[in-house]
Amino acid sequence: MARQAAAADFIRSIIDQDLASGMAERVIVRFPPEPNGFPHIGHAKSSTLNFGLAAEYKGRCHLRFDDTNPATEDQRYVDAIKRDLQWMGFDWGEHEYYASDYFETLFRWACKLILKGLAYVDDSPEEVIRGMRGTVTTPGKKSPYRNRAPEENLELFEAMRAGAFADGSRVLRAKIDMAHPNMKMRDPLMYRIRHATHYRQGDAWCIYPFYDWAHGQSDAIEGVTHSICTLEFSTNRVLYDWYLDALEIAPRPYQYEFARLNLAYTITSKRKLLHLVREGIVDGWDDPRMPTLAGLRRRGVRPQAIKTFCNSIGTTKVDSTSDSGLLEHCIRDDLNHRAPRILCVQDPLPITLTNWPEDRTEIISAPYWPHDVPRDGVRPVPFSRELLIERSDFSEKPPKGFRRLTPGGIVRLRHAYIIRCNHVEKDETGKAVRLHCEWIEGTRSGSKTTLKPKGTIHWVEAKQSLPVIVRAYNRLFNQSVPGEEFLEALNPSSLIEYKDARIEPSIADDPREQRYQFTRLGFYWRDPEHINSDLPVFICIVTLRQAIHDHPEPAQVASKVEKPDGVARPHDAQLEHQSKTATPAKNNSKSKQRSLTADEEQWLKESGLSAATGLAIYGVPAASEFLEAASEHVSRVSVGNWMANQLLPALKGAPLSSLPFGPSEFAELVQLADSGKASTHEARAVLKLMLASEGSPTKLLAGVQSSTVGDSEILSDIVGNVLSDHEDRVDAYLAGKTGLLGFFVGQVMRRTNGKADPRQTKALIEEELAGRAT
RNA sequence: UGCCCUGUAGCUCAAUUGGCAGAGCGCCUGGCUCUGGACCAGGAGGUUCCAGGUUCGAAUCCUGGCGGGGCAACCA
Repeated sequence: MARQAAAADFIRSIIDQDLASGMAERVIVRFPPEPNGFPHIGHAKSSTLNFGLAAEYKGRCHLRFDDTNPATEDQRYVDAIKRDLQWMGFDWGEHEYYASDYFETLFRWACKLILKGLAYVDDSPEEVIRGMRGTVTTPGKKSPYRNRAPEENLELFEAMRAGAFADGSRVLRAKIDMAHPNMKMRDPLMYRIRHATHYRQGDAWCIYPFYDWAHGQSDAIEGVTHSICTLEFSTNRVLYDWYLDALEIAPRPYQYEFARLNLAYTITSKRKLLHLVREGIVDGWDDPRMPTLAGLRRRGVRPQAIKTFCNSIGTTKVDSTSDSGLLEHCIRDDLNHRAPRILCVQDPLPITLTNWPEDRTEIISAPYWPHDVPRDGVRPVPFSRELLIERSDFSEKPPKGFRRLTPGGIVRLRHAYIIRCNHVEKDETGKAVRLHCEWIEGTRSGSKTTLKPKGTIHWVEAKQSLPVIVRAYNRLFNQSVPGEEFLEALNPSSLIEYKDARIEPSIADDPREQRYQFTRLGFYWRDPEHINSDLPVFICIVTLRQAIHDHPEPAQVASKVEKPDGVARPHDAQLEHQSKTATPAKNNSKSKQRSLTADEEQWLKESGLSAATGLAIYGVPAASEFLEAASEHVSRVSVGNWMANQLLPALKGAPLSSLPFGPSEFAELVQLADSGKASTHEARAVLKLMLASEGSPTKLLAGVQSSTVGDSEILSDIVGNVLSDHEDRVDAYLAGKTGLLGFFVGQVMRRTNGKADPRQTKALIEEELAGRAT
């Protein structure tokens, strides 16, 4: 199912092409986490993509730990990553790899580049190297060590490995181009000296490769075909290619980039998440508010919901921020048919049924599932004189549309009776402490009654219900995109604890990892971290959509909240408007045209071409000569248009001199189009043929036209067929939707494989439709 | 200010490669219902970033402009 949802995104299209062209025989991808933190929902997107690709194309996905930095990496994170990926249901078989296992190969390959004169040891201090790199707009400067002899470089590099030098005293750099417009190509660093203990390699190494040097080569070692990473690495791709080319590795992997996941009102930066953990702002990596997979798992989210979410947001190159509401929808959808409904009151308000006998307890057999979930099962629920209802289900002064209990009003108790509230008992502050209600006989669930309460509320029996703690969560941040000052955006009431909650007694016999829907509230389960506590602790996995019982945020923090009145219930986590589509200065946009140089202006004037056409031609080598030569017998404007819009784009940057034809043949083609001897469509087809082979335009046109539907009787047959096949649209057209004309023309073009003359077709259709109008 | 990526409904994405601009989520209305859920039916919501050009026809091709993101770690 989810597979089908994952339609052909740009990556799948590339893979399809590569498979079809034989560029790749099979699909080998990899998921390459660095073991320096816990995986989060963003890693879920990436791993769902990669492991999904492997499954769809019957290839494989390697798990490779990108562990080239001994300072931050740890076995603990390796374990966490493996555990979480397994939980997600991903299987990498025996293909578990570590970049650190490739250190020896990488070293050898680096020596190879040194001997080819493509890498050198630089003795410059860190700051000097940085200073000489230049800026994005200014070129860098060459290091004085840049031209060391390969033999000397090799000797030094081996000494680096042997531990002869101090940390930071030397680096190995690739020798590329210090003036390259892409800064990643300005003699990038390949190795640094770090006398540090690596969590896997111990003290075997004191030089460590950088990402760019390690990654592509690791891909190559593993035979990866498609190396899929996130957008921020797109500038690294040129370097990725350079290393592989320099090493002359074949067949080699190729890198493709997609947009990482951003989720509104949360963060997916390992650095920032680590900060929350270290500072104790959250209760560890698996705090249920964390976007980590460990946090989601503890929260009670099932991996299938995460996968559905990841597939439904798609894979593109557009940097976007997903609405957390979509994730929540996937979680609800996943749980709806698998979580039995039970009753739990989070914030109890006692009620007494004054007309119910004190010693009478009725055991109600209540179904676990609502009518629309085709599952069976019931549990006993005690009902007596003393009950508890949700405090927010009662209102003395009900707002408009309130469908719950009010003084004098009636309401249905879920699975039980209709009651009426007769009296409100209050404390000295005016707060309701107990409702005196009457039970209405004969209104038990399932029995016929003429009473029509406006709503149904949940409840529990006062004495037999079980005390529990319920923890509910609001979003961790108050800003949709927390940014660098994320600590200031923290939501002070992201955790709401209900200490006096009461739950129906049936749960005592249930498995502790059972997930429930608390009727009218949301989906819940027991916190796995407190699974054996005497007082059960329940976690809210996700609220119901438009749940009435939001988890309130204390009033005193309201002023700190972005939208003071906005109770942050997860489902209204709509993004506030982002000025993303803003295109200002709409009205006076005419003045926005680029100012032309004097030369350009002069040329444009002389050529008589429009600016758009002229600028496409101006500056292309030999183009204006070509234009002049071709314009001898045809209108210059026509030639210009054909050049700018058809010829030059088809050339894709190749020089005009590479054309198999000259200006006069081109002029002949333009002439055919101008004179009407060839339709635009035909002329384009001729151009295509001219680019691919020899032959005069007129001759080629004859070939094209021989298969043209020139016969007007045949054409009107086809027109008739199209119209009768789309009667509904004909009606719509006649009703005024004249834009449909293009659709009809298109249909005819399609049926004739583009061989009908569009003008003639259009005229025929209009004529035909005019006939039908009367 | 250089290079790379990128602009389609409130959000996330489609659009058979130039031929009716659609889906899911969200929102609204109605139906059903003993959950303000789910489900069913319907609806609103678009200058396809803007301006030109080519074309019978442009979200799609061409030119120019504007907006958003990334790149100057001995991080990945």
